[in-house]
Amino acid sequence: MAGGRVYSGGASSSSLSVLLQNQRGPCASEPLDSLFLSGSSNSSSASPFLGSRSMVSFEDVRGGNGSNRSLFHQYEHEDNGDDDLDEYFHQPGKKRRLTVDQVQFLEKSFDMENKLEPERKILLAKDLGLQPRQVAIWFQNRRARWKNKQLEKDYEVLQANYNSLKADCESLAEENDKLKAEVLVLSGKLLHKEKESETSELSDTNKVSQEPPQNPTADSLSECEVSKVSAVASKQEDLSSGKSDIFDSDSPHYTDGVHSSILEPGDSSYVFEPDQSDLSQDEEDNLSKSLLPPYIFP
DNA sequence: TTGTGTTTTATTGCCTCC
DNA sequence: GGAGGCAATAAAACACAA
Repeated sequence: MAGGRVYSGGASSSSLSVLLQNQRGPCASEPLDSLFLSGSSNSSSASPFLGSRSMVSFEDVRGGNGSNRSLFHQYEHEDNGDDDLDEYFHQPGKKRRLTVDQVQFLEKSFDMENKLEPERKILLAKDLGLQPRQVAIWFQNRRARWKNKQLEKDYEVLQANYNSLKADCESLAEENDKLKAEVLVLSGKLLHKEKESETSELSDTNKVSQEPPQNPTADSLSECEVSKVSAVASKQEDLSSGKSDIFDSDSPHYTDGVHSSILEPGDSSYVFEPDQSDLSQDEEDNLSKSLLPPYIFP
């Protein structure tokens, strides 16, 4: 139905006359600000309906500095301005842009309340010399623009959060690599010591074995170290085998020390005990037995 | 001047609410 | 069922570089 619309409203000659009479001096550089004060003396703003706080008279808006030569202004300054204006506003099938002042007026009204009650719509339309439907359409489009802006802001916030999480994740991966290397070194040491003790045992059995039994690892890693290595190894294996839920958005429960370090302290699942394995002793034992070489737990 | 991208005004169709 | 809101879209108006 494009083009079928007839702008019967437009800016009437009478309203334009009022507009011209309301030309103000340069001091009114912010002409709209005063219009939304409760003490506004214009007639329309005294309307008793609910939305009147954001309803002001467009007549007062015309007090601007004239720097924005809108179409309104252009037509105003012509000798036969009213005729041309009527002609302009009544061109069927032609879209006409709202004047700067009209838009400012609508913007102020929108800032006050972005929803448009019927009474407010009528009064706005009357004051602006527009069709009520035009005012409604303007508010509708304005709400759409506002929503887009909000979406952009939300997107920026989400992106910042994502970047922060990504940085956390990368540092954790780095730490993970270091721990893996450490496990390798310690495992190698264990293996070496174990072999040493085995060879010494073999040589001892060849001799007379009447002496009391010695702890084979007395001068090597302590039992505590062994259990630490096994726990770390099992955790490493757990992470590298795809059990990690860092990237698993469907897994909301982060209960191990590594994962919970990126959670908010206020989170109920925020548990961080660096000196304790997050696994139960049974799980730890099972994992360690299954993942570590048999010589650790003969 | 013209081609092109952006913004603004307006329409259409669908949905929800009373 | 009608009114109003919203998303998608069309199209006019505008801005601007080449």
